[in-house]
Amino acid sequence: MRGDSAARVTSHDVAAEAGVSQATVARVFSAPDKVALATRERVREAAARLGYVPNAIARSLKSQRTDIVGAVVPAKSEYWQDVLTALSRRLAEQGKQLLLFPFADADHVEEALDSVEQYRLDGLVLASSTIRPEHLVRMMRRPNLRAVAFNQPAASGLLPLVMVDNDAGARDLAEHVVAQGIGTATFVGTIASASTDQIRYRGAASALADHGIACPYVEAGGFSYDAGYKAAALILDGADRPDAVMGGSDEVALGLIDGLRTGGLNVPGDLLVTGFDGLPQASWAGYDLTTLVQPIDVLVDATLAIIFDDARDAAQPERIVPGTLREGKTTRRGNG
Amino acid sequence: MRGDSAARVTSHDVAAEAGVSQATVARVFSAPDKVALATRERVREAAARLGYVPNAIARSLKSQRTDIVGAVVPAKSEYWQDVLTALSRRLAEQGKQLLLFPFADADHVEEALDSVEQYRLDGLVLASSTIRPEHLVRMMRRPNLRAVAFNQPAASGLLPLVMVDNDAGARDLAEHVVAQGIGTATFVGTIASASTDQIRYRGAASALADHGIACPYVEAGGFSYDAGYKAAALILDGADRPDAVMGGSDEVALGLIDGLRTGGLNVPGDLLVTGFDGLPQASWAGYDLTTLVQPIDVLVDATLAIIFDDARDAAQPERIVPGTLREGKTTRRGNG
DNA sequence: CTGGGATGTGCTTACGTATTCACATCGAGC
DNA sequence: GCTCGATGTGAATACGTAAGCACATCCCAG
Repeated sequence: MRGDSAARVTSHDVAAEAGVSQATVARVFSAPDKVALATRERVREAAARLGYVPNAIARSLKSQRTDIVGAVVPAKSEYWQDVLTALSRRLAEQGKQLLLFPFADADHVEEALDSVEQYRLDGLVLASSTIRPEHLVRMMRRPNLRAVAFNQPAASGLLPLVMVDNDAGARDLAEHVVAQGIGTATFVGTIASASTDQIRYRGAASALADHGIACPYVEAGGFSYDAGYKAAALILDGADRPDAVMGGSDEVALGLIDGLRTGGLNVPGDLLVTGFDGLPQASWAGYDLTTLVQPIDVLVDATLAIIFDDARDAAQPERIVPGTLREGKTTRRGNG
Repeated sequence: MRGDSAARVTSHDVAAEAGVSQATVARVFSAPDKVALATRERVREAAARLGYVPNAIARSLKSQRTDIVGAVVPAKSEYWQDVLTALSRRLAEQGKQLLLFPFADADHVEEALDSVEQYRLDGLVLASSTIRPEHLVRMMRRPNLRAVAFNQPAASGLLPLVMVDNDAGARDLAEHVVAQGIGTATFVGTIASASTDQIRYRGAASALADHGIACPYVEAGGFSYDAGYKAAALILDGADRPDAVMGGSDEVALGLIDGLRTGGLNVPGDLLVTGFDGLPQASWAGYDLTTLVQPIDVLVDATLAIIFDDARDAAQPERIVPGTLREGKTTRRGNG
């Protein structure tokens, strides 16, 4: 009778031990107010004695709710790590869990979606720009499943969408470097596969154009530090060196900085650099990158609100949240 | 009859549509070989027509297996992000999922364990040194749940354990800096709360002692970049500056480097620095840290082997895997 | 032509819980 | 003393699937 029984203990066992019915045991754990205090305590004691733990699987089957939210995100990205951390923390506060579907390439995304459907998740955070529209539509059709696109402007119109104001942020950064007195600038990103980079580039180019400054684009071919590092060579080899380089993301920008420095340039002495995202690493003293900090907690809260708010709001909400410019020393021309 | 029916579709519905029994539908999706080819195709077509997706919740209830592994890991750690990435990739290859339980403080760990029990996970990767032993014991008792301690030497004897050879790695690093001709060294870590740091410190100190070099210890008070950055001040303010500083982890070491450089020192010119873990960031050109690279894929495979290998091996296996020294420029005295 | 293994399918039950319905009990109001 | 509403509990059922068992069919060896 000691609590270490290895066998599986069910609510029936607890009911027998406490001398009540299974229904009462279930109520003690899901709606305690409906059970008399004395009974409740007797059941609780019996449960503790037997080592009973409610079975969430069975509960989900009955209640049609799993209390689990899935997240389909790129496997190797510093930015998404931060988002996931914030997301799972918030979910934990609500007694919910996060099921992770990281993907390396597009094939795996669709496998992940299969799993999402099978597990009957309550919600889904989609961060892949490589999901084909027909799969998105399939997701939308699942009963009890609310899918939200997170920082995926391409999903606009297909899915509820939450994202940072990429356009305004890029403009802010552009205005900032212009204020430092630059005459030429280059944008390094991955507009082929990242719809965020498209918006960021357009925003920056437009703001620079307002000041009569052209903004050529250099393709990094990826989102990683390495991609940025390699792209630095293109800047170094280029005919005329720009006064400023704007990275499509912090991760790329950090690679750019190291690449440029390795190539003998001084950042910010010879060249200003900006990023986008507000990664922790961007604040590291070795870089102290000027960047646009995304309010990740706000974005996450907005996402969960869409997933869980009973009010199934009108059609496809789109929440665009402003970011904050963080000025680091990579755009401070003084101490070159 | 089009596939976009929003209602929930079960194997019964598919059975009716295909003119077979529910059992046959179930077999088509779980053991296709047991169904005649013609029948199989008819069922598959019917399923596609109705938009049927097997319900993993119901399957888990019946089969007593969720195909989900949980991971209890610190929320804000670069190292664990890498581990999780590797872990979830491997799991995905086997058609299994990763349920994440990140924690910030000790309280949340126990909440997470409650969830683990409720969801009847197949396995659990434990990376918290702050879990109380009685909870570990509780976990061990769960039927169908295999818990593994990952790089948590403190769990030795309580749980199956997988970890890198911290002692040998620390000795390798110590020997390496000795070979660079140093005369004094300091270790910066967090031995109060990290049992890995204890082993690393002892290993390094012991190897240095073999060469007649003492190794004072400086408490960083945390595992983060910030902790390392602040600890650098203690080195800078210290009476006699060591020739080398060994960080308990890469993250701390990177903070140390930036802190020391901000304080006016040249790394490696004035001072050598080593880390431990082999983070991607440690390889960034701005740092190029000498460190001990953990073979994360090997560790992850060993962990999953313990969780899923039917052969319930003798009691508590302990797998200690060697790491690899990566020599970066932070210990290359030449180009100070 | 018959016996018997192989193959394919259906019937039935069990997994563990939440919830509806019915019923018993109790206290209060006339 | 009787009715009525409120409260607490039990019996029964449904959630959707997997799998044991029984049974029908078929093919081939004898």
